Amino acid sequence: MFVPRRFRKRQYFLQQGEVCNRGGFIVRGAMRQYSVDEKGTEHIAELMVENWWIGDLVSMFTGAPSSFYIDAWEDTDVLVASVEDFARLRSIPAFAQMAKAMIEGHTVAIHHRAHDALTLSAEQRYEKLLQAHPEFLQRFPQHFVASYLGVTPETVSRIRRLATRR
Amino acid sequence: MFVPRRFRKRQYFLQQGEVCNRGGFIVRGAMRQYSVDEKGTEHIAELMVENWWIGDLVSMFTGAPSSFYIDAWEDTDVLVASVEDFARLRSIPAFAQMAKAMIEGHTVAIHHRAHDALTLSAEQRYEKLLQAHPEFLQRFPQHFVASYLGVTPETVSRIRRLATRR
DNA sequence: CGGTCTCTTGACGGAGTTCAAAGCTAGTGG
DNA sequence: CCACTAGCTTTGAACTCCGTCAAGAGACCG
Repeated sequence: MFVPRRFRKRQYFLQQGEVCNRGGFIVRGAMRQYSVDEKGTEHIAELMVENWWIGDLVSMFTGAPSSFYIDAWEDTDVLVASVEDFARLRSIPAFAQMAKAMIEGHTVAIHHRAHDALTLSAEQRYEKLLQAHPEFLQRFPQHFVASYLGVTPETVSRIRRLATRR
Repeated sequence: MFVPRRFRKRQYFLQQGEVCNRGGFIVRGAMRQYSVDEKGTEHIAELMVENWWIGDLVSMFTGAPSSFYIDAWEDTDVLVASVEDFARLRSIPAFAQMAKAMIEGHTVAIHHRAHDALTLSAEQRYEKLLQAHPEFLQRFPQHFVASYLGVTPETVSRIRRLATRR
């Protein structure tokens, strides 16, 4: 039920306004999930690499059009399945268990993201990301990371300058 | 399996460091969920009133000690059940369906909370809260709302001054 | 009454943004 | 193979938003 698909750099997996009716698993590559506000500014919600699940859970759960784009930053191999097939596969206990773990892990992660955004400084968030996902800074341009942290590229540049001189 | 319990003002439903092994449904009253950082500052993660589910999903999912307190702000009536009983009740299809809707609704809400925290100004977050939950400002002190929004009480006071004079 | 809690207001400071300019790097086409 | 361009990063200066600190005014309650 999972179909291998290749997404070339900048190719969309999902576009804002579409209902997200499929999910995927990244085998190789790197992607990003982002929204665009009324001023045209991109806000990166998630950066994703190998072994990550992709898709907009909010759109899947509510059935509402997604407010996000998901596209490839590197050429990326993804295993894709429809939400209907996901539902069918849940009759397999091992798959149901894995799906449960995936959703729960996602929920835990987003809780931390919300809490960190509300309580930590830009520098603290940067340091935490450096601990958790140092590879992001190699694979994505710095202004993606800045947007992911909710700050400007200039701010990340200045944080790095201070951090390396210590 | 749900046991009615009365929580008096300031009484704890959950304390930081405990594993959260039960959930509850607020029948009447108002509660808050918050963490305390190393400096002793409280950070309110959630404000909850009638018809809200309470509990720390992160601790339930991971089995790790909770980083939150949950206590009553008003005298509150809660229907309480253990996580084991929740699991048993899921054999009832209608209950399983409701539980699923509850978790999904929670996931959607926390996504919006994270996105708003990273992309909106203090004033925009305040206005959004005013739209979504105007009753919070009646039932909770203003500095609770401030902490929930991730700002200081002084900032909420100034936002209100500007907003009312328009 | 006299505490304690809450909200407001002002002055000041700091973290982060905005705007502009310049340097750097990698991909692309002639 | 080189030159050129486009995207990325850095840096500086001015500015804005919000936090901190301090003081005072109400409101509530024993």
